[in-house]
Amino acid sequence: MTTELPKTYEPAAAQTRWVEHWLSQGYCNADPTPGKESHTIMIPLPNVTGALHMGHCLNGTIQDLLTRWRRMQGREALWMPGTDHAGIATQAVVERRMLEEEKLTRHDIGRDALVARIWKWKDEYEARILNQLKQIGSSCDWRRVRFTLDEVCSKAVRRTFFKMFSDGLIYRGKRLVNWDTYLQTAVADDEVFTEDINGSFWTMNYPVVESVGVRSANAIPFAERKATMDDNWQPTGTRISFSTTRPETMLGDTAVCVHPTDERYTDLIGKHVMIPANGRIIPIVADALLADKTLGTGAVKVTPAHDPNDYACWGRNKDKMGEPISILNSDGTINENGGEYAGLDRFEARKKIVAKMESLGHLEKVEDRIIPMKYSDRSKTAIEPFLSDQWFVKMDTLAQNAIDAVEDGRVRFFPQRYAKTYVDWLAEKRDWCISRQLWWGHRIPVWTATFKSTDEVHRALEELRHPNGFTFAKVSESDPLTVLLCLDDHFDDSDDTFHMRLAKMGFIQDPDVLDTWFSSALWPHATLGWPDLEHNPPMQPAAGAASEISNLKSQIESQSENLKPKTSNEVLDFFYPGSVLVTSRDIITLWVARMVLTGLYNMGDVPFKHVYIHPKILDGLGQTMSKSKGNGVDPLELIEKYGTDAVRFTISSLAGETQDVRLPVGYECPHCQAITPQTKEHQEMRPMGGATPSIKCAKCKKTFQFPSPWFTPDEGAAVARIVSERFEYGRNFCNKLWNACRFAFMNLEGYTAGPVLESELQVEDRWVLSRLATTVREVTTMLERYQFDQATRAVREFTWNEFCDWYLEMLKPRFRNEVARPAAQRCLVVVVDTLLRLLHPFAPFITEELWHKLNEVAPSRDLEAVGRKPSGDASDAQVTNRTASAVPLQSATTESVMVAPWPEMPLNMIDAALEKRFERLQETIVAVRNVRSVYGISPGAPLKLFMRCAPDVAEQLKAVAGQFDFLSKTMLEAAGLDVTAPEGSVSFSMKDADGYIPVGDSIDRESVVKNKEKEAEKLRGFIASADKKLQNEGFMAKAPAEVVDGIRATKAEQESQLASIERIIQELS
RNA sequence: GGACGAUUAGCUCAGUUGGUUAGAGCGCCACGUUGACAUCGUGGAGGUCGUUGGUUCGAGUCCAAUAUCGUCCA
Repeated sequence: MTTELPKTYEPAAAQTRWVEHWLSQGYCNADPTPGKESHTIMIPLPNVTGALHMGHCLNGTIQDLLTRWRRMQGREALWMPGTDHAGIATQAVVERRMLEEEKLTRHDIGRDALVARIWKWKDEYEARILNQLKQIGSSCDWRRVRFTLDEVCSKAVRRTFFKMFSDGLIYRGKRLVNWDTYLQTAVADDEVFTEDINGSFWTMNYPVVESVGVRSANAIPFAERKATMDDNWQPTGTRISFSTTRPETMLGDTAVCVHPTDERYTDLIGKHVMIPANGRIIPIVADALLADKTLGTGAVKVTPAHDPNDYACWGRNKDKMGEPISILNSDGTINENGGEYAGLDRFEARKKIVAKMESLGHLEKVEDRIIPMKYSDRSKTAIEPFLSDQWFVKMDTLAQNAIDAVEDGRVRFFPQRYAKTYVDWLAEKRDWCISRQLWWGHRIPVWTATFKSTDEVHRALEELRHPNGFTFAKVSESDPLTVLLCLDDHFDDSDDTFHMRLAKMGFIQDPDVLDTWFSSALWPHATLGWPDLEHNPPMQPAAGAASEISNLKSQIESQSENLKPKTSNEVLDFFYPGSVLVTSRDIITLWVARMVLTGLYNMGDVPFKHVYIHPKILDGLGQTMSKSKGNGVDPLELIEKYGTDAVRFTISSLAGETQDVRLPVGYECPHCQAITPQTKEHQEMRPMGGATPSIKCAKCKKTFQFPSPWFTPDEGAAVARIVSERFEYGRNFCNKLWNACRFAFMNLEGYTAGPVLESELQVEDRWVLSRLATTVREVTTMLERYQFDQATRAVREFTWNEFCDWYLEMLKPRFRNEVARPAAQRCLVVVVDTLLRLLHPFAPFITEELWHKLNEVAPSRDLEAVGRKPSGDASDAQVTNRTASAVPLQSATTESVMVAPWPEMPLNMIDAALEKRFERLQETIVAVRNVRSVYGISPGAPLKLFMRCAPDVAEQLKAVAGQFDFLSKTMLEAAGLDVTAPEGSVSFSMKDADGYIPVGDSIDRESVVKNKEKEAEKLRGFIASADKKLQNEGFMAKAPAEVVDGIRATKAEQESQLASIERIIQELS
């Protein structure tokens, strides 16, 4: 039977075919299986905000590689898919779009309507993301898809909050946050970017005042001061100057601060000034951290409610200045603390205050200045530092437990150095601010009511004592009349009766939602159904199934699964804790640390044993790829261009221990597909009021436009896509593999399974099996160490440089020989079988395609009598029949390579001595080819080869004489000690042999001598350096014997090689 | 400011505990399409391993300083 493959591999068709096939066969599914070892990977949940990018592609490729590999090793391998609701990011995107398209804000449509819109967005993007994951070949268990806001995850969030609240780990407090006045929410530090703007720098002064009353100011508590002493403060005539970029904040000043050793002000410390804009009296304090003598006037105003540094200063000097004064409403207008400025926008207020200060004579000067201004990444509006009520988790014990887990090795980082990032961050034990002023997310399950008396509080607490203990109520620490009530996940939020009762008692639910990281911190156990310890988590009946039939099938399966009476959550028991988390280093603190912390808190065990931190993909200039830089490469476009396997193979070849990987990108000409490398200039090109920038293709001379953050290409214009030529690495490899298998299949006509006799086993068969066994071991070891680059390199080198370049070449003559063919076919089949299995996790589609062809051509392929030839001196000609040492070679004929066993080869198949002999053969052939190339002898011209060497070497060379003829069109005429250079021959020398090739008079003697001289010079250099070492007393005394011996041996080889070269030179000249 | 990392061929990167002549892919040069593959084959050129000092018999590898770049944290 012959199955001729097409000349090139067509990725697109194979990809569609096999994705559907795998899904319909349920190969990606994982279920609790007693007696089997589990392997669990939880996907780092992508945001539903947008499509997947290169980072996701890298991340997913590695997880799939690991999952497929472990599955083949016989583990019950679960790769849990899912997505993250990504609070602010998603809400902001939806809000922005709504504003652009309909001119509506969230306040126009209300909370429920906004949330409904975001759900719609989520549905769309979740489907898109999951589809993209499937496109890269991800073998996730699609029945188990989770979403952080779905019912299962919500219960986990609710229970965790409740537990922490009851345990006193959650509290409410004030915090200075980055406030987005447009979205009206706090945004995290990493959601803020800084840009330099042209601003003003005002220098103003406050008059120093003193009390003319009997009592001294310091003796009076601050709270009373303003009320009782206003009229008694009189200016002393001294003024204290300071500079500011935000004059309006003076409405909230609580002090003026100077350096304690600043001689200009030492006598003023402890005195007071008046804020002329509102007449308030504030103290002058000393603080070495805030004030800098060398900057400006040396004095600064302190506005703790609106500046992080000032807030820190307030923290150090609380006793001297009283509470921070917030002057802003959440929308950025001035609040009632601003007095006459209340209601004005902060920028409007700024103008008025500057004007007032000027009119009162307190404005000294205004300068233009570049000011670093913070903007919200979400709304692109200016950030205001803002003091607000937030919920916090106490990190003390939780963080310590998470540190311990890494320090005692329950969680291990790969590469190990990242453990430091994790431990250092947790060691700060800064409390975790978990509230966000958003509408999209898990609503904080706390209801608050304030009562008139402590009696009422007690009555309320009594009434709230729920029979089932699903609530926890406590009196607020800061206010004895306020009751905080937390409801856990047993509560049905749609239970109106209870909610009405709460409302009647005056309870109002906190409007905020939880930080997204709060729910993603629970991901490893929430997705497995925690806190339900009695039932397996529900599955998505239809998700991921490709056809209607399989839809139905999995629907029935999952229903019956769910209906089975359960007393325990087997899924959680079996798959927790996970095996490895694969992620990037920038979320070690945000996510990894928090997963460990909550895993320990809820489950009493770590969420995963290993954390593999993979590199980050940068562009050719070393910048992170992003849409906003215009240097992003779209994984789906790459897949379209190069094929999924090519992309995966290239990516895994990049994933090692280093931090980053550069991927130079270029614009693909839409006319001729030539690629123009992207430069900094391209990235920065802007229309500047003129035509849309374009690039002229160097090849076809036509121009094209390109994607850029600065402009949109013209309607209908030819637009280049951004690609990276690096992926040709993977594409070329796939092509090579494809054609090697194509060749193999073409030559398997008439193949029958059966034993191979020792005598039929050729040196190249033993060699390739030995090399394959070595490669299998190496790849397995490298995967265990998460060194994907090395694993990829090993498998590529074997495939290309050994299997294709040598083994397949050497099989060619045997295929033409009726007698030799069957054994050659059987050996080849075993190698291809093993190789496809070895490559499957790296390149799932092409290997599956080839596997099915192999199943057609060679449905049965066990190789039973392959014996390892005893290593040692026996020459290849004297093959002893040693059936006792025969080793059966496991091969596999499973329906899909995905479920075939991971290759394992007997250790004694590795034969170092044989490999060494084979290397000599390779060297000889390379040397002959070199002679051909250097002397300009055409590849087809037959040559004669004479080898001068020791008798054993001669025997070995004679045994493979046929290969000289075949691989280098050369007849081995003679080999042995008595061989001399024939008339008119060129020669080469190897470590233990010299070769002569008669070429007549056609050679250019002069250039040959020149060439040989160069070789000799190099050898002399090596010998000299060896001599230097051997004459060095220190070296001889201290270096280990084997190193010294090694140098001696090499030197001897080099000397003999040099001698023969010198002889050759002499003969020629 | 602190932590971590990078600096090796024109480009992108390997280089295991220090030890014989520092490697690969792409690109470059020359030659080559007789049935696996031009997304290919054969051969070749190309590197004072960022700089300076130190430890050592011996340093791309260890230590210190320095320069440049990157990431994270404050």
